[in-house]
Amino acid sequence: MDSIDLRLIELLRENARSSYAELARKVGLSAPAVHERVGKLEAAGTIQGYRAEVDHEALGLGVTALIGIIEDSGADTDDVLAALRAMPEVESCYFMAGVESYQLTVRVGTIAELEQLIVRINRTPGVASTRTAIALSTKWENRPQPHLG
Amino acid sequence: MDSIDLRLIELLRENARSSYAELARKVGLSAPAVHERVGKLEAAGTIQGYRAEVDHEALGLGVTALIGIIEDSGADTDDVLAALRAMPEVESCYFMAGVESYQLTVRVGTIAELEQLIVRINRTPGVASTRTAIALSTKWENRPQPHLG
DNA sequence: GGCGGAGGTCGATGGAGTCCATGGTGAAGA
DNA sequence: TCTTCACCATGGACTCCATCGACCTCCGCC
Repeated sequence: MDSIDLRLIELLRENARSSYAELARKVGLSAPAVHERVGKLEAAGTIQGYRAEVDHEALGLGVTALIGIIEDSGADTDDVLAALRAMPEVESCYFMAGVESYQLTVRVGTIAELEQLIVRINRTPGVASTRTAIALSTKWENRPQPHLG
Repeated sequence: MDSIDLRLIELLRENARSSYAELARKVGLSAPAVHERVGKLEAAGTIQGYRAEVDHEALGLGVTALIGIIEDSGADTDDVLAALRAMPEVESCYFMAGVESYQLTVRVGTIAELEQLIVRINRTPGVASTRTAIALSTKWENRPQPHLG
């Protein structure tokens, strides 16, 4: 993990579809060298995958909300997590410090669907209560953080 | 925007580095046809970009936190936004319904850096107060939502 | 000094990306 | 019903890329 690796990661965070040849030109190595470095970063888990960023609104998922979850005192955390994972609307899930054990980012098409989702989460065994905040607009998301080193 | 477009988007959300030939095989079209469809999805803004997903911990950004911001009554929203955008640690920013105008996802290396970041945000003109919750662990993030149609 | 390994370049080749001409299909209008 | 038009898939051709093997270089270590 040297500065060239960091540069490659930065380039791939900006455009994951860059060709190896293009990456090679930008970091000043040959294409096979870049290929091997990227392969090792993937194998090490430093690069976990490559995702297309989409306009959720254009795909009918225009409603974004953040949901905090307070667990029952006797809740089985694994069961709650499994139930949440089974809901495709739940895009991200963090286990938090504080009263609310989980913080979710969810995406649905309509407010009615959001209501149904909240009801479903509240009905999940182990969930004591939820707190939902609706995003009126997304200023930016998943902005790649430039490397300082 | 038909079912093949949706399938292409789904495939690219799973692996943005798939070759056009591979995509073509999976959707049952020729590579040039896929190339043109993807190009149009990009031009229309439906596909906004391609990002490598990284292990933030491996890159020295192991601390994730969610920060809610309450604005001053007389705050200039654009100024606040510009100040937040200038902070590279702020990965995502939503404009919210509710008391807290903004909800941020931030990533830093250490708790000390988080503290400094919070101080900096609180000092920003227009920001009345903040509320920070630290993520102890990330269960999952940016999970691509399968298309139902 | 000699050895071994990590990681680089170079060259070759098979396959992918991409442009273009062609032909088929579906909708709108006479 | 027939025509026309627009759109899109196909298949071929050409360029460029991905990827493999061979060899080279630099270091650290015996």
